[in-house]
Amino acid sequence: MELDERKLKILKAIVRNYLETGEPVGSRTISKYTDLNLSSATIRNEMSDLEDMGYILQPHTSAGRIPSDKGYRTYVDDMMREKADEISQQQQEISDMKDFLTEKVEKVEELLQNTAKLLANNTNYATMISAPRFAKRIKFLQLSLVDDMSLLCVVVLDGNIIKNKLVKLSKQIDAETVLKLNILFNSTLNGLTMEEINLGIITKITGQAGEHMELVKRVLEIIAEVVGSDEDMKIYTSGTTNILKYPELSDNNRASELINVLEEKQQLTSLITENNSEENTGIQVYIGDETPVQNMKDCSVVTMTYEIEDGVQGTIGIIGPKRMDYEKVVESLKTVKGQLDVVFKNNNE
Amino acid sequence: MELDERKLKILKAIVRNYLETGEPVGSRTISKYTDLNLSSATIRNEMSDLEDMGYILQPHTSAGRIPSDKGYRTYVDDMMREKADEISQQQQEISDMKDFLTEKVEKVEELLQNTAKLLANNTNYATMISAPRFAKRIKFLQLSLVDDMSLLCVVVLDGNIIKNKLVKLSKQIDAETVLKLNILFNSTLNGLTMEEINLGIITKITGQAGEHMELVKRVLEIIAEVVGSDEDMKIYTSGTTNILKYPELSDNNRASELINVLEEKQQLTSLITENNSEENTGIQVYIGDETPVQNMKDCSVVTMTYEIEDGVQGTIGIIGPKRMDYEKVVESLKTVKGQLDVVFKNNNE
DNA sequence: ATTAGCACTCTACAAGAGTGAGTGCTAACA
DNA sequence: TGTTAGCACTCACTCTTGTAGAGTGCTAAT
Repeated sequence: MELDERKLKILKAIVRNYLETGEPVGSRTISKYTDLNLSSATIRNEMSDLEDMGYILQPHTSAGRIPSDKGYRTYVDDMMREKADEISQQQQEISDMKDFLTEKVEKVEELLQNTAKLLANNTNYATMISAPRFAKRIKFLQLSLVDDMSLLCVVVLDGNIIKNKLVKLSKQIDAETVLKLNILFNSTLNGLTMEEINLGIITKITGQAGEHMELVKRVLEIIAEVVGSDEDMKIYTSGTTNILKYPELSDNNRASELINVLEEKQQLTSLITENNSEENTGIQVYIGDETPVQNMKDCSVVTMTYEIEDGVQGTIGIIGPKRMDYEKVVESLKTVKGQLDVVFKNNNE
Repeated sequence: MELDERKLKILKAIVRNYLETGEPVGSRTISKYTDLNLSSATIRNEMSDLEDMGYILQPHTSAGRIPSDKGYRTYVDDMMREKADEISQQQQEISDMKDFLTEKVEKVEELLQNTAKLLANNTNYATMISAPRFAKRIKFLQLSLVDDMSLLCVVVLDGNIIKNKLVKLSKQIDAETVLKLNILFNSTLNGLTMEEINLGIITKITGQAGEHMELVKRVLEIIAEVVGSDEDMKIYTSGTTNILKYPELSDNNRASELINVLEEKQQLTSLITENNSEENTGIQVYIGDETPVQNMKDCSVVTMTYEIEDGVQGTIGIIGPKRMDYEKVVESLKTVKGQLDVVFKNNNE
């Protein structure tokens, strides 16, 4: 059996109706709803076929049909193909996002948090956004003496990410030494990524350190620690309680598990790292079992990567019920992506 | 009518029983439960009195009684008085907290987050913890040239809180100027709090700035912004989904509102700032309507301030149903407070 | 002052009946 | 051969009814 034109139309009608109502949809509904003039009986036959083919399923005998994961998938794929480069009218609906986003962007963190919140309010789903992952190339390094026994170590990375740490000294050093160390570090390390700091460079530095070898080693450790820390792998979530708005998710204690996942943020990293969408849009839709996160088997997740410069990218994700409004979600994500690009590029100019 | 010994005993029995079961408690239960040997009929009479006096109430006719806010209040006050300085056996139950907390404390943020998580797991309530509010005295200040057109401004505050911001320059300056500015700023500003930087000091600095007055003004603004930002008013929450474990809170959509409040963290500040417990313990119990947060009228909140040095303090809070296990919560808070003190003092030594 | 007994109230739970939405099948139809 | 109308059947949902149980308030006896 094959998924011909008419079957596809019926399937789409079923999915669309179910997205709206959340109720199983029956043959009579479709018979009236669609433009193809067919009686409910004919629809019933087709639906029976669609069920055999695995696109829809019945919660119980004598109930309407709901889309299966496979059904959602074909719907989404089809929808994505159609809308590929079309500029939606919904763009306008969320274009006020622009004003909101571009206004006083001082802290990236704040911006991301606001974005997550805005998206959540706009879509009524839970949202997450990961801070951009920078290449971690050292741009500048500064050691300074805060008081007799503490050395402040500040590292500026590409993308103007600033990290710092205070080091307690075991023995006193003077200002002149600090100056020399600053020159030493900057002349050898600037422009390098963490991976490029190999044994050769390390021995070169420690060789020139003279009596302060211990301290130099210590500072190198600090740099590694500070730069390597996954603090910038930070994830912001918002609208987690939107989950509770959808009965099929708020049941039992699955809802609490879901919210927990969003709160812990730990498992969400898999959504970021696993983004292997080949398409140019950077959008990926996970439906039900497709999601890499365990407790989201009853959800759909739409992720999109935004990119600031080459290699500097982050991920936005929307988590909702399987019957989420895919079209709106995708449009919203695209708009936000555009705005983020604008903001960040202005900021980096 | 007066709350005599016997009435108090009965009230306590009612509260205690209700804390355990969450069900309205009837006269017969009390008659068997307590040591005072009274028939259920007598208890009924007393309960009727207690209801008139406003300590307990009936959800509906022919149901048992549940404590009113006033009833909880007397119970808590009484309990607090008794347990004032007693070392509880529960101390031991959560003493493993110590190992957990003291182990690798590199980031204060992480420590606080872990503490919140630990407390939430331990008590099965939602928890919040605010980062300590430091005095904001400037300890050290460092300007450095990252590249031709960007100046890095790092401020170290008392308590070794480090803030930074990158400034885009409008015109190029040389290394020597930066050095001079560093000396200027450090010699005038170090040791001052934000409040102490008055007009006199500002004019003094700008006067000495010469041709770089614009830049100096800019840096002063940055300092004010960076130091004044309430980023350190950060609040960490955990176990918000524990709310859903208590039917009286997970009803309707109040639960979602509650979780929202905890997620937004905005309104929680009132719990921190309003802490005016006169007692030495620093513990404050808000029952129902007493809480300053709107959406927590159906909850009880227990807060405690921890202090690291003079004036450097933060707040821990536990949010649960009115029928929370007050004794356990108070004990847990005390233990955590102790541990935090130990950790922070070791860290600051 | 305390208690035993009784009538009354209200909730929670279960069983049963009715309703409606929806299906599957069969036979008629173009 | 594809489409449609009609009919019997299924199942969830809702409303009603009955019942058991817990608890109270009141009264009379101790």
